Amino acid sequence: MIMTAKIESFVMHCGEMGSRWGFNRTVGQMYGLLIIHEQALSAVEIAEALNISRGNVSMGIKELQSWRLVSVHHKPKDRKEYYSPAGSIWEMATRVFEERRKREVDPTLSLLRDNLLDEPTNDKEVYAHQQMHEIHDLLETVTHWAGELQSMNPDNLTTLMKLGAGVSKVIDMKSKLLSNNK
Amino acid sequence: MIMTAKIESFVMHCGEMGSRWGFNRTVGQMYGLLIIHEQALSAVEIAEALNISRGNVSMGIKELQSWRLVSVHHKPKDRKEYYSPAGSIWEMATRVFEERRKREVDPTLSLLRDNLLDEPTNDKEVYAHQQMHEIHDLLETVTHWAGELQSMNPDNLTTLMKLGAGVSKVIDMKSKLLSNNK
DNA sequence: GTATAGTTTCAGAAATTACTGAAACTTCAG
DNA sequence: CTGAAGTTTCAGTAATTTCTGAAACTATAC
Repeated sequence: MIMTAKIESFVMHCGEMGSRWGFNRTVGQMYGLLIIHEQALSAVEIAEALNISRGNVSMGIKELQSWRLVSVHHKPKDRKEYYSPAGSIWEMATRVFEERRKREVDPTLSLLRDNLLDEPTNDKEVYAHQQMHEIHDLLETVTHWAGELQSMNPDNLTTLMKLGAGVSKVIDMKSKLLSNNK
Repeated sequence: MIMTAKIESFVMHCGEMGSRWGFNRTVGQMYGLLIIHEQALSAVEIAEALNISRGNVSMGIKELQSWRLVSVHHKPKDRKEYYSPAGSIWEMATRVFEERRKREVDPTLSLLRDNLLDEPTNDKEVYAHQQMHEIHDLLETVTHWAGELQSMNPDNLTTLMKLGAGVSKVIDMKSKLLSNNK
């Protein structure tokens, strides 16, 4: 048997949270199971561990692949496919983050850009235009920043996070140094 | 009539995105409508603009209130309640962010903390323990950092975002300064 | 080729989630 | 107190999403 009580509680929790994280219950459970289980698992093993149909596993794997969250392995002398989580815990977090940005923010940014192209024609639209503009700029800034953070090397990123609010002191320091150079 | 074509496209988009942002279609539309419309709207006006039932509006308003995203107004000589978005665009973003953290991350952190309390009893659990530990630490760090960013004053935050990846240079600079002091 | 071991697909069923509208409730003015 | 103007609730229904399982497909060994 694959699951002990504690492992099961984690896997079921992933299921309950699944929909909040952007996928559905079974996909959440599947991913939880893969993360918590050291050995890669075959589709049949997943189906048995979670009591779901073989077809459902297949669809779930496809979904996880679209998030770039699983990798596939083969064992010698065995035709089955074995699945395990793709990358480290850290990578998994950045991938979920990035994919969610694509799904949750990018479409909105593109709608806003389109809508902002033509000029407002009456009072209501002037206000609407203004609001959309503000949302657009905010999303752009945040998206851009998120991208840059992701491109930093993980060590610096960790330093930055550990620094926390202290970062504002560093910024102050920087602006003082710069103004001295004038 | 409340909506022009362009406003409608924005409102309907908010509806389609609603479920990805953490609420359902109608709640998304309602919030979009409130954001884009300068004057506060009554429940009946919302119901008519979106072609939904009065009861649905009431439930939607409750949902938006649980996210701290609407505020209620009264007009003199009028018993109706009028609704408008709570706070600036910036505040709305931080609220959605914060509420989502509460719903998406906090429950997991608490499950992990509980599970990590008792020691693993076999090989499978040793590995599971390790993984949960890693996820726990990552979520803690990120949550903590997000909290600190939110507590920074908006100007510094903007500077920080504009700085983007350039922040790693500032960090380098800081560590050089510190090591010179040794 | 054909038998075998596996994966994928997808129509229909099951489960979940959202919506309506009528009834219950609340508040206030007279 | 009564009635009018409003809000909320919730049982039942509608819409959407997810899941199953059988059939179709693919790849490999012999």
